[in-house]
Amino acid sequence: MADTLRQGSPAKRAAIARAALDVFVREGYARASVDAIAVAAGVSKRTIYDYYGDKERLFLSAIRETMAAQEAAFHELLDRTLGEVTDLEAALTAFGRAFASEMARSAERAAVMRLMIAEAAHFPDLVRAAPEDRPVQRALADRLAELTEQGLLDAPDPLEAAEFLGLLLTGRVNHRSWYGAAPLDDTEIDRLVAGGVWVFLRAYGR
Amino acid sequence: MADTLRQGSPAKRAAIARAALDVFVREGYARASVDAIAVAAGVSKRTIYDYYGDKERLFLSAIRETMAAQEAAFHELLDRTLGEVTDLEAALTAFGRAFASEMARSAERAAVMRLMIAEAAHFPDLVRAAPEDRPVQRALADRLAELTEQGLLDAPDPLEAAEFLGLLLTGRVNHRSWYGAAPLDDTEIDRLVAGGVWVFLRAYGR
DNA sequence: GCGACACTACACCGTGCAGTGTAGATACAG
DNA sequence: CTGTATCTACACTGCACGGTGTAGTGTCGC
Repeated sequence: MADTLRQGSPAKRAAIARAALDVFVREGYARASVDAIAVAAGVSKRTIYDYYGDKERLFLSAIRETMAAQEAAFHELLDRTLGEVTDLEAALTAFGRAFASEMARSAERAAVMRLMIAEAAHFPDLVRAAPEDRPVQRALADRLAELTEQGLLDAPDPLEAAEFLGLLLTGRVNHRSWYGAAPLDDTEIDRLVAGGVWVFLRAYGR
Repeated sequence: MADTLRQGSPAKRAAIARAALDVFVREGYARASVDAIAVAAGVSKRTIYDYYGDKERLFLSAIRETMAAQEAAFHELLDRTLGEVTDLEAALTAFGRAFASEMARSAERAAVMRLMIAEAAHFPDLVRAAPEDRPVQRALADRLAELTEQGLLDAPDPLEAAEFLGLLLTGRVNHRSWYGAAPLDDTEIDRLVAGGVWVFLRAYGR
């Protein structure tokens, strides 16, 4: 009779969301069954409904929680590879390599993108939130602005430059791997990243 | 009892494929029902099964037939906008604008991409065929090679340059519009294309 | 010990859908 | 006229899945 959701434990809630994301990513929204998610989470189906109410809210929660985690990981990556730069090309290559191989292999990031693209038309609010983009690209843009001030770069519009950098580094990787559905090997990724860095530096280098 | 498919008329076969593509693009593979396709095609469900055997083969046929048509349209576009070039930037902008707005608005091309990305993991042979890419990019590369010979461009690796050009022109459009799920308006598209042309010319211009 | 909560196991309902079987209508070739 | 192919309308099967209801078990705090 309770029409409110269960409080429950954060750990179990996270375990369900985690399992849900795995299954959704593997199967797509429509094919994914709540029973399969329950098994993957080691939890009864009833518990899932007590926690999340219905499949749709489960889906949205799983996506949103993952996006938040990925955003944190991105900031960490940004600091690590573009924190203090002496050799710009090497730094961008390191950044791109880490970024792109996370994209093309861990399946995590690219797969979530793939899932969101697939379901964009059916979950408009997911698109409207425009996650993944703004805060992440803003942080990268700030970094590029600093590099411009240091005289290492010539990016008068850092936000646009950040957009292009992201595109140049991951665009071909995502395209070729079908957003992680057909994984690439490391040497291929390196080659694609190096090309992207080259184009970026021609466009925005000093 | 006939375990062979029906011969039938090419027109009706095409009408079914057309309706199927519309419904698949709108709903995604799993959500799309054969009944809905039958209604959209103005045909009985039984006829669809007589023509195509099952949902999977219908899906693959619909995609493949569309890809072929799109490839032809692309070649036509290429000739029209990059046939004889005097002002390189203007020509690339015209090409990009036509290409990208077809992408972001007609829903046709981008939507098929979206559908393929969504289903890539479930239809491996669709991915393996790697359509959309090779012949189209090859044609663009040939054109860029000619422009290089004319001294208008500096693209020693025309195939890679073609890949980047496609990426720079359509990448941001596709990303922002979620492959057509959230259409963009014309001024936005123009802006994105112009930026892409600018980067491309910085990288590959004389 | 007792009540409140968390959770499982399981049966159950309704529905939507892929795919089949078939009877009958139309049309066309010989 | 007769056989063959195309097509529709429609009924029907089997199944998978979203979601619910419930009885029973374990676990706390008091």
